[in-house]
Amino acid sequence: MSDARASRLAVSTVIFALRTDDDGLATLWTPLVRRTRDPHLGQWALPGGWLPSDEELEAAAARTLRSTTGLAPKYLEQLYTFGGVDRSPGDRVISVVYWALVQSDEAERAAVGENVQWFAADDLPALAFDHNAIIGYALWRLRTKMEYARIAHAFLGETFTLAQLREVYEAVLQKPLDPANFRRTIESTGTVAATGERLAGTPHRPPMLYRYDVATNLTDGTFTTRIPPGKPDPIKPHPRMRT
Amino acid sequence: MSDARASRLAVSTVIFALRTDDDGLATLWTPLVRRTRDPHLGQWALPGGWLPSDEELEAAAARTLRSTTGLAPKYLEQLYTFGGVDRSPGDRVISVVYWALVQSDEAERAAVGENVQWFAADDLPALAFDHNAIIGYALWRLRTKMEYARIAHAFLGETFTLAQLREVYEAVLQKPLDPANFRRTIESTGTVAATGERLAGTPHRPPMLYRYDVATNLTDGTFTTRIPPGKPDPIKPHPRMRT
DNA sequence: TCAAAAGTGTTATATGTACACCCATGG
DNA sequence: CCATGGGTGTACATATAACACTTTTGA
Repeated sequence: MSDARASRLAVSTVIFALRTDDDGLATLWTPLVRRTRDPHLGQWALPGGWLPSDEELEAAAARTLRSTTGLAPKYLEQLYTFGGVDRSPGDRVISVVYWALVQSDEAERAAVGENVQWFAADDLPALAFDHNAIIGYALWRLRTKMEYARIAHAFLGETFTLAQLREVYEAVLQKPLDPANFRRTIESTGTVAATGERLAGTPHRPPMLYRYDVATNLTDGTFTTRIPPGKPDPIKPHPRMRT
Repeated sequence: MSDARASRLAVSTVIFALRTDDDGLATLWTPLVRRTRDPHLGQWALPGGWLPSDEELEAAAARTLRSTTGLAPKYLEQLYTFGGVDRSPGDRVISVVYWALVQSDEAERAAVGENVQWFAADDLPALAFDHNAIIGYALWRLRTKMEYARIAHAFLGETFTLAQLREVYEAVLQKPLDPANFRRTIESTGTVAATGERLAGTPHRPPMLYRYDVATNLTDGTFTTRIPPGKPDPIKPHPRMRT
């Protein structure tokens, strides 16, 4: 029976963190794992694996993230399901792909080794399977969503200055933002709250520290069902930011 | 070995068309099929089925749509993959769900029968599995995307008046739109082109007929990769429309 | 006391909204 | 010749962008 071909289900995760390079510019980085088996053996690929039948999709993505980087995701969302008939030799593979944001200072200390390495997300080598295209799509999604959703704080720690938050936007959107307008835009959304503390040790006027304010982060009630079952909505649109 | 549970892959499609009810208001309708097997036998459910290992995901969604309604989709996009461990008894089922728009006047003549029936999308009975939640999410997606993407013409035929196009927006967004501002907004996007023909037979001034202008429908080039591999981008954002 | 980032104020422009008004046709 | 939807003009409100300016700190 040569026409019997099995379909297998995999879960992979595109992980993003920010890393500040030598000249002080923050850019997007992503961890990849080296393939230790035959399709594309030795090439770099997205972290992931076969889906156990008793594990939730999102849990599998979070586990994958943890086992390759040692980190917990600060943001995790399903990206797309890739199922092209010829995307892998042998059995057909359908990959449910998630994308994740991790806290960047934690990512600096994250696991690396012979089989796990971080790459600049905008300048990747040739990867296994269709993974270059998948990461390209995840990048597009991150950049698009950053313009209307409140996800930037996922790259930062518990408290942060507005300059640090702006740096996240600038790194992801790849354009400078006016500090004055940025401040007003963010403050008007009510997503951040001043802690009362200031960040000391800067060479200049010490900036206020803010905290992501989850209390104000409610849905606007326009539609009842807006998010896939089982997934709370941590996101509220805010006005565009330009220049 | 009682802990061996298989995972199976299914593809389902949420199909939308507009139907004008007795008092002349257009509303969203969706076709459902009656279950003829045991999990939830006799209940209404989304059209779909198991994924053949040699068929593309999108092709399976289009085939499903065709076999239940006899129609071809004018718009088809992946919605989400639902894989909750307990969403179905027996083997675990992972469903890759698509959503589709079909031409509404064709849908009026579409197949119906003992096992296929159209329902008002906002007023559904209790469906099999998690299908109420899935359709609710698809509705949210349709309404959200209608505000920034050019998909409304998928409900209409080759040519249409601006009043017909506006009726689509009003039905989906559930709010009246100012005819004057709607006209300018649509014209400024360049997505429609006047055919030169006018629609005769109305009791009043005959309106111009327009055609969806695919030529101007290019991506804006901000990012290179914006859409999953194999899927061209028929969509360009346009300004919001209110009131 | 000075450089530089934090933070505030003000104005110009673009975009969205409301609505008055003219046009063209079938009845 | 009139009721009605098609189609145009215009003024007002709000959102966004640009940038001058004041404040506060460490060096």
